Amino acid sequence: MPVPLYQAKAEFFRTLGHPLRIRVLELLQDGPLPVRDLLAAVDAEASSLSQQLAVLRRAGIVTATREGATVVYALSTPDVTDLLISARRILTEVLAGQGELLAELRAEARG
Amino acid sequence: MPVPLYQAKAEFFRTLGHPLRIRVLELLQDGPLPVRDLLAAVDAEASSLSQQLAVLRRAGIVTATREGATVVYALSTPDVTDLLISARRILTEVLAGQGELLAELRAEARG
DNA sequence: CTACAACTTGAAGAATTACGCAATTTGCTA
DNA sequence: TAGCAAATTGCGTAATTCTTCAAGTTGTAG
Repeated sequence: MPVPLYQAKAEFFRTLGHPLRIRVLELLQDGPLPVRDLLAAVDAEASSLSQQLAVLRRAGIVTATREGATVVYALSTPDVTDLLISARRILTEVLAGQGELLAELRAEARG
Repeated sequence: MPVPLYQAKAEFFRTLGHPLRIRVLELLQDGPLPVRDLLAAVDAEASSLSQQLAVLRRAGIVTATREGATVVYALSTPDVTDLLISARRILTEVLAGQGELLAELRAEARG
């Protein structure tokens, strides 16, 4: 596999690697939303949100369309949902594994 | 949804956001491998690989077990494969979309 | 117990990325 | 056309992350 492809994949994942960006993608799973609604949902400054939206836009993960004074964002593909589901599954297992470890450590301390 | 959960999700994705780490995960999809084999496959210094392996280990995405003088790495869950497949699908669509855009730009230039 | 191989860890400088504030752009409306 | 609302952009500073090289473990073989 050509090296630049790893680069592209890595950049793609980095693009998702921000709490606000994740939050936005989750909100957009249920359909397009204007920035105004996103802003109301995310507890962040308008400029911060706008910057993170720009990151997602440049990566091609979301699209922005102007409708009068407002800008509406949407997922550029519904496949994002599958990705987030996979991620949640892995995270669940990993955290469960750490929970087990924690339990073991506690047992050890009592032993 | 609690804020720290977004944090956890974002960190998870950031963990994947490195070419070498992606490469390693792809290699491990076919089964556990000793560092030696990973090193032979990835074109990087031993210390670089080791550092990136440590990142994956700390995140709980891979496990390391010592077998004599060698250390064998494995995916901590096979679900990683699903995630990589989802990612590839999205990346394909996004790049195809950009390809279309590129085609349009070219057509425009000729128009 | 010396020496070598397989890995890992530490640390410093370079490069990226994030955050908050101010300044702009764009569209609508009085 | 003045003014306001909705978004975006620019920029300086702080925080992370990367990269490379040197040093340190751990295991095994002579």
